[in-house]
Amino acid sequence: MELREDHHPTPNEAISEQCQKPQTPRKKNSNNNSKMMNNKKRFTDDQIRSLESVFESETRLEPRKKLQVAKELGLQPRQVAIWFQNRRARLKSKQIEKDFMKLRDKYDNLTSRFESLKNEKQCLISQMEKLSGIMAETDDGNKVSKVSVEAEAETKPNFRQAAAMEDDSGLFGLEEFMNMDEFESADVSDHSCGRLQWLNFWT
DNA sequence: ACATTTAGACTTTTTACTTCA
DNA sequence: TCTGAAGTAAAAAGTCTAAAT
Repeated sequence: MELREDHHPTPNEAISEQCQKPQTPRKKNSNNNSKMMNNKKRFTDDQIRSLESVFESETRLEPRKKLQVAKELGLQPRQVAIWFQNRRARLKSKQIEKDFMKLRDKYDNLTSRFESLKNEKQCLISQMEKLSGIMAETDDGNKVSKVSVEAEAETKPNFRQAAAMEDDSGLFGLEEFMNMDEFESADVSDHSCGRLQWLNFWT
């Protein structure tokens, strides 16, 4: 609960508000409430416009302002108070709905981006395997450099492991969603560290 | 005529504050 | 002076239902 903004009503103020309650307050689930409910009238457009305008500048009314607004609009202060309570509740639920939509869109975007990157990765793996094959054929055995042997030994199993892990992984869950930051911060264009570091990121 | 939605009014619960022993 | 229980009021949360769509 939020802090009181300003003021504590005097006992007289509190009593006066109590006195403005309808004479026969409806009990919950009471069947004998038709008389009270018959008095339920929608506010006029002008009243709503004025209330909205006040609400736009302040979502909570201090008692003095409440009395002033009530007088101006020909409503009971209690009606104004209730209208503000309901308006705050509606604002809150709208906000929750908006926040939910935003998060859902973000999630959907990231999911589709992840899928396309996954496809791209698969293409790169195929290309790498082809290239490795070509390199193995062109090397006549004696001229195999130490580097290429190490590279092949290091990359090939990792590619396969990665592909296998992915096949098993199933749904794209929250953990993957969270780990995407790690991917996003990886500098793909940095070739100075060699391709292995980049490729190993995936495995 | 009926179903659904909206909005005004209510009750209950929670919270912040005051008073007093 | 400090402290905790009791009392109080306002707001939030939840609900009901007349009126509008």
